[in-house]
Amino acid sequence: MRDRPKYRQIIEAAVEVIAENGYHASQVSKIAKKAKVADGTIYLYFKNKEDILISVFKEKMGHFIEKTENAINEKETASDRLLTFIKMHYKQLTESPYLAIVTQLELRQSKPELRQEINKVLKSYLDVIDSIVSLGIENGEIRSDINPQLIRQMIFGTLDETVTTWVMKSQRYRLIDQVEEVHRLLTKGLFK
Amino acid sequence: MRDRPKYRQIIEAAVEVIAENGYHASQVSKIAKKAKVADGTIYLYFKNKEDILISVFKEKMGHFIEKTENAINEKETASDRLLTFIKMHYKQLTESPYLAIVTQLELRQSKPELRQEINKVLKSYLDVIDSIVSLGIENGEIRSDINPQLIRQMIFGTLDETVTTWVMKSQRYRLIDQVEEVHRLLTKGLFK
Amino acid sequence: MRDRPKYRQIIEAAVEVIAENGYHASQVSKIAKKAKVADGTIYLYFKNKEDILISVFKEKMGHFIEKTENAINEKETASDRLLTFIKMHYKQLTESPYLAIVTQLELRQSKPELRQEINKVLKSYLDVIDSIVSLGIENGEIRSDINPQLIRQMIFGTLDETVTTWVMKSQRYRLIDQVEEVHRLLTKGLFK
Amino acid sequence: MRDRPKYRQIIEAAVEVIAENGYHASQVSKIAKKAKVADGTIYLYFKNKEDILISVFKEKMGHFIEKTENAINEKETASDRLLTFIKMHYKQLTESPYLAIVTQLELRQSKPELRQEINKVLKSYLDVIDSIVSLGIENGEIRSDINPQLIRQMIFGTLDETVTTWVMKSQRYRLIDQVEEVHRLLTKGLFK
DNA sequence: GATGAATGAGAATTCATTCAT
DNA sequence: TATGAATGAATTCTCATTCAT
Repeated sequence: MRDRPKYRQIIEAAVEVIAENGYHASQVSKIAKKAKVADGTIYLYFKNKEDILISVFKEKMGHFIEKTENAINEKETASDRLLTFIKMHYKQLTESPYLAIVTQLELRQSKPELRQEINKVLKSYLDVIDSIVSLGIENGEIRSDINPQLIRQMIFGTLDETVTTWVMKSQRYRLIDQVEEVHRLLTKGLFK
Repeated sequence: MRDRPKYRQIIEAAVEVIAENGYHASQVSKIAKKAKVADGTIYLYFKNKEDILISVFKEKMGHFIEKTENAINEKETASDRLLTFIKMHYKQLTESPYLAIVTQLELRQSKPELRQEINKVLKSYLDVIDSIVSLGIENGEIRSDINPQLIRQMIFGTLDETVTTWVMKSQRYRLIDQVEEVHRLLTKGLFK
Repeated sequence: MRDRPKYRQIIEAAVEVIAENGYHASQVSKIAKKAKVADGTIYLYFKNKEDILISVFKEKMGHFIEKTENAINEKETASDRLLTFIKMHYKQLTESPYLAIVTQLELRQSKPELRQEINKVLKSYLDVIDSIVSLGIENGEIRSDINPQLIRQMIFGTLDETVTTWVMKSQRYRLIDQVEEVHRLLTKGLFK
Repeated sequence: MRDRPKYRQIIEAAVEVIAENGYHASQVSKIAKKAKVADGTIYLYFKNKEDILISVFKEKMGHFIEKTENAINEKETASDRLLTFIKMHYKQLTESPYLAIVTQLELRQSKPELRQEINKVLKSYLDVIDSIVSLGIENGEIRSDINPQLIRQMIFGTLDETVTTWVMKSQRYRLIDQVEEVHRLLTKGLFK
């Protein structure tokens, strides 16, 4: 299923159409047209319109997470892993500008069922951050006087906000240039 | 206009209805009903449905920002101001749980016109953070080897993510208890 | 509600459109057009398309039954009541040819919820027949060696079939001319 | 054609599926699945969906009528033939409960082309009744002061209504037990 | 100002039918 | 013959917005 050509076409078309128009303004017929399939064909591969969005996210984030994990596992220290994580986060979203728009804007919908599904996927990504934090605490790199959850929230929140700002500014600068600075900021804090 | 009773009723009803159902599932008629006015009356006070959302945000954020600014101005150092900022952010969202839901979830709309308006309002809030950062850099509290924009993004991103997590966990713990920890984390960083 | 003009218009339009096209081929928009209201207006008065059909039946059968009961109650004997019943049945369906088509053909749908509602209404009509049979058995006119339910089924089945035949033959003869003959047939049987 | 295995499979599957879901809710794909053939195969044997319904009826009623005629022809008098007719009608529908549902509910379709075809088949069945009535009139058993068509309508209408009632009551009693009573009722009438 | 009945554009989804394999 | 993936026409219903009262 996942590797049937029409499935791929629809997924790719959906990312683009949603990035361009927003989820609510993305008619199924528009996605079908861009994917060069008939409207009805969409429903052979997806339960309904929502399912398209969820599937897009699962598909894309799946790769995303996998690559990130692989890259991280090559590093020893929590510091290096965090640096790699930031790099991968920025790199991958830079390479898929449509995906960036979808994740930063479209997925923040609050329709409960939708959020739940999305959070499930997001969870695995947050788990990756948690693993870095755990490692850091164990080997003494990261301070242990702060709730690790909070640390993870700062890391993710910061990356997320920097990407959103970048998307909102029409991706006019290079995210990747900020890697070192963000890493320093997160690890050392904003105070001298 | 802003202080005519029906206007207030509609704004308050809108916050609740949107928090409960999400923006897209919040029919104008539902808001009218909760506000105890006729459907048509809404259109005497608001241009269209979008205008309701924007107005809600402007109204609420207006107060929000004003109070925050007042509280901050009583403090001398950037450190104290940041602490106060965090405290106010958590306090106010805790006091208006409906508003918290609306800001964390519903405002992540991607409809271009909508976002633009929302960002305008958000801008003044981010300006407050910027003013704290500027002060800190001037008086030497905050490191000057990092882009101040990035610092602001970390601060806002972290607060935003912690609130979103709290909203997603159905507000089952007290945000306010995290103030000190978050302040320490932001200022000193996650490394020992 | 029931006597608001638009409600009436829709009901009348529905009878005609359904009689002409059959229920499944009667698009809501077609009914709206004939009723000279907007499509959406239909939904202010009816829950959904099915509700239109049920309401048409309830409305029409309501009158139908009422008139029949009134006419019957003026007669003393079961024989006279039966004669009147046959007369009324034929007369009313003759006067509302559209209704005849709808009752004989369209209502024989088997969608469970639909049938259930229709049967509820039909029940009151069958009750009228039962009351005639009961009277006849009590006062000795009608034979008591046969299950009264069966008698009712014969009476209704016969009338129903004669009307269906008439509808199928495009109502080319006068139903009312058969009243006496049908009455004789039912009461005396087909044998000499 | 008629005796190719796939044809039979489809016919049998169709009867069941239509009885269970009603004609309109019986998707061709559902019938194909139950018949264990591909969707497209259906169209090698039937012109379209309507053709399935008509064919089901023709097939089933063909047997039905044939058996009924054979049974009747063994009897001498109109009375005996009528008794046999009633018996066969009830017996066969009791033995094929799915068919009973289809004939009593699903064939009451109003789509003109459909009805026309169905009526053609039904005609031969009604002809059987007519032949009984003719015989009865000829040999003096049946009264000649009543239009024979009307007699046939009473007979068929009564049987039809009794079967419909039985189907509607979920076939919870035995039709066959009513044979004698119905025969007496039809021949002698409801009056003493 | 206030009402709420009426409007009608708009969109997701279904499913009979086709046709390349 | 047989398959079943693909098609796309067709239709119900929703809901923001208007406007006569």
